[in-house]
Amino acid sequence: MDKYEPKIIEDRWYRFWTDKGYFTAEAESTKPAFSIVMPPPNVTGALHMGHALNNTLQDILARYKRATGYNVLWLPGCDHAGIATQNVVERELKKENLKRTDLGREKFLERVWEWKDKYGKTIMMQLRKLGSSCDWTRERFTMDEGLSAAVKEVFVRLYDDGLIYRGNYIVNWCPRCLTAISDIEVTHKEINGHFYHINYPYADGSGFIQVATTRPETLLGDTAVAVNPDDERYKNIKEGTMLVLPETGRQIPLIKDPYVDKTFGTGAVKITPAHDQNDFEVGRRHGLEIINVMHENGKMNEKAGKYSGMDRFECRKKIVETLKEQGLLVRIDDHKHAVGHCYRCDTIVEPYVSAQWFVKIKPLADEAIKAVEDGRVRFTPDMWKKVYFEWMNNIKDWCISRQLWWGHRIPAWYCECGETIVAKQAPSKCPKCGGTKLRQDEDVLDTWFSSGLWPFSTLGWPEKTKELKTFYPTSVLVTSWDILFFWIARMIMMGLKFMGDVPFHDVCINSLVGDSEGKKMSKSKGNVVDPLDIMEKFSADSLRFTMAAIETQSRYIAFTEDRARGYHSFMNKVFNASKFTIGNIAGIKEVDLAENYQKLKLPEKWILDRVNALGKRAGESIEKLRFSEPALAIYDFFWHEFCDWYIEISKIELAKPGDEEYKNLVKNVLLKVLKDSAVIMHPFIPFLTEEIYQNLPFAGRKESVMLENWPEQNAKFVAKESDTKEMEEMMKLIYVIRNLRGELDFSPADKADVYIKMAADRAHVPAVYADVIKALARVDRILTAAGGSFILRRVISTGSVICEVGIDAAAVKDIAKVIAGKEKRAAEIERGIAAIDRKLNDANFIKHAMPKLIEEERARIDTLDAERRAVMSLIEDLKKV
RNA sequence: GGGCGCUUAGCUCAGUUGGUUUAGAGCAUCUGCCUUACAAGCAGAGGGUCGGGGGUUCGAGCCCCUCAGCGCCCA
Repeated sequence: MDKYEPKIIEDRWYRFWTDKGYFTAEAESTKPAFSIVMPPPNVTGALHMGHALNNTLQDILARYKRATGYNVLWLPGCDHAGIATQNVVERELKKENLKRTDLGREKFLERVWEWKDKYGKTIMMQLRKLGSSCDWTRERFTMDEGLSAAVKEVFVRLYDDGLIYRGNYIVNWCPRCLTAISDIEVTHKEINGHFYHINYPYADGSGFIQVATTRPETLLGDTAVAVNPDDERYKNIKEGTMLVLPETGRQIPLIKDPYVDKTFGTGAVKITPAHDQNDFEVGRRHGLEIINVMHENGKMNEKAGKYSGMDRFECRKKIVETLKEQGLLVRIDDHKHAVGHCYRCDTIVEPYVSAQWFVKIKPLADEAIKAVEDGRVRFTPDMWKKVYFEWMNNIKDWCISRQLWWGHRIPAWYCECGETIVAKQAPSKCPKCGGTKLRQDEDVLDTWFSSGLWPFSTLGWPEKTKELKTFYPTSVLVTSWDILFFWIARMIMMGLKFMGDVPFHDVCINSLVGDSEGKKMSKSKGNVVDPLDIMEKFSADSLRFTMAAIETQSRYIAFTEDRARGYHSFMNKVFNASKFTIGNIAGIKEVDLAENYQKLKLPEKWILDRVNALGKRAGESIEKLRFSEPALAIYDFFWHEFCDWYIEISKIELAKPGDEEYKNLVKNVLLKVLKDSAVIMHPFIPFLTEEIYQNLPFAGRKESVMLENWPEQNAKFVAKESDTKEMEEMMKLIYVIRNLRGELDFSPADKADVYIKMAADRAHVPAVYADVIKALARVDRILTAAGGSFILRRVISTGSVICEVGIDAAAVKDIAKVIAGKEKRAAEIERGIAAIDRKLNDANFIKHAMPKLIEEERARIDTLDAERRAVMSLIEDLKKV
């Protein structure tokens, strides 16, 4: 160990762990099971900050659970990401001037598989770099044979149960991706559009009815105009009155439907069942004709007459011009409204009538709601269950067919006779007519349909595997809230339906990683931070520790390189402290510290108590799925307790001549503290802690820190309260001397003579800890009498003055500055005393507050009062100098 | 329109069931130090009327109401 060089360390240990098979779960074990399925990244993906965060958290849980005696399965894998992957490959083809249709389905799929094999592993390699301890022997892909079988099984069973149906409905259609998408794949954005007011003439020539629309191009597909039946303005116009549809000359009826909002616009709306969700419903109620005026690519079709072949937005412009010429356009208002966009490619979605497959979701949702209500599935933070309920209670049927080639092909066949056969295997003949001319449905399933099965399909379902028995339900799902509906909700529904049990007990919702301002990272904004860059610049351990430290359960967390740099410094600190420790415990003779506990002095007892407490605290926090809490506790302990205090004290002890036995005890303490720290820190910073562990000189060392048990809570190492207090008092004494030095402008280079007078019951302290005080407070001599120019300060602990400290002020440069500082302090104390006085003089407080609290307040006021007297006399002293 | 959040130091955020006077941390800032594990460091310091207002309570950053601003989700 020389200098902290993370690259060397990190490359070495990951290989070691995988070679040893430490990440491999046991299919059956006497140990309790702990399992996590990794949210499968897309095969198109590269590691981004979200993955870095998400996988760091999962790895912390996995490593912590291994250390606490669990048989841990962390199952990794990829998602085929239908639309995204198909898009990428189509773009590749475009470079060769080819379209997927040029290749045909089979050839095209070969290309996608090639692509998947080539690039699909990228992110998995990057996860290794991050240190992820997932069980690579059980890696899965949503289109693996087994998982595909699960998809078919689920489809067929849902169909047989009447929970899957096919029909002509209006769906969200992406004219660029050329496929239907589900409701939640549509993102609504506020758009500054227009409200076009158009006159539709009555067929009898008696005038016009004015309708308003944001999409005039769809009028070509209008099959009615609707008003509210209660609308006084249209009371005299009979339902069924015919109107002439502009541009087409078609006659359409006026209908009355309560769906129409009287207060909005003119109260009359054009009805286009083929191109509007609401109009579709109205059309069904009134038996209206559905006229589709567009091709699937968003261009107008032959039904659009002279506009045929025109893009829908081009058509809008042209039709408005024409209406204007014809005098039918009344006016155009500016109008802000929400417009649906494809969440994948941002194209404006077209409501489009087509034959699609749907999941009848309500019966599944009802069970899934119950599972969260009764606590079988818990959310952390708990708040997310509200969002879950909100969506689940208003859920709509799920459109699962996609007009893509890449994905799980729908296991449905159509016979010439009109029969539909849904089966796991291709049927040889039609069970109804016996015909053999069967045609499989061309479409594939929504990717989330297969992702929804992930917690059990990856474990071998529908086969009854040992893994399924051991690891289902999984323990925790760690994922981010942006896929709460897409994925989490659907896994709960599917798990309950097919496994009869929830897919996981806990859902740990992690934040989304934003930029320094907390804004979402996106390529277009140019604020994307690449985790590989951060690992390159600092280390995987630094990145991991940063991720844990900033994960505070808010929606977005801000990532800044400064923060990572800060934790990189911590890695350096950990390395160097370990280097010091390991270098100084050479020649150690191992002893049982518990047996020798009575021989230990205060600092040794104190640090053993602190590391003991850290193990408990960090463990409890991790159990509660909190991550910044244990990370910060670790940071604080290691740096500010172990390094700042104990290592410094141990130096003094080890440098003392003689008493080899005690030195050896100190070495044992250093070893134990460093070893326990390494085990506790290991889930967060696995590489560095393994490096440290491997260099620790002790007999019982295991092959890897990964095989160590989480430090046992040993009651023998819990310090007596009086011991802790004495240690804290000594630290306070040193702190006061340092503080006084600072105030008096003593250079750290100058050693001061310090006067110390302890209270009678602590008279032993200056002598016993003289060398500690001298070293840590940079003191030359400890005097027992103060001269006239000494500036005195009382050290107060739990309400009483335990000692008086003084430094000779003869050499102080700027007395006035020091006095001003003290006067400020005095004023602060006055305020504090006044505040407590108010409390203690309040009869109500005395009456209601817990007696213990009143006592504490009294003690506090005594403390403050003593300090006030000390400060005042100090000011007097200073004025005399 | 319905719902869910957020607002604490210059910046990014902690603050667990309301109870430590003077509300914490990291970064940034200022002062002084190369004290042989670490200058990726050490020792100090300054900096906030906890978004505004009202209420409950002996006691509110925390609970309730209300207003303002910001963000997200759903329609």
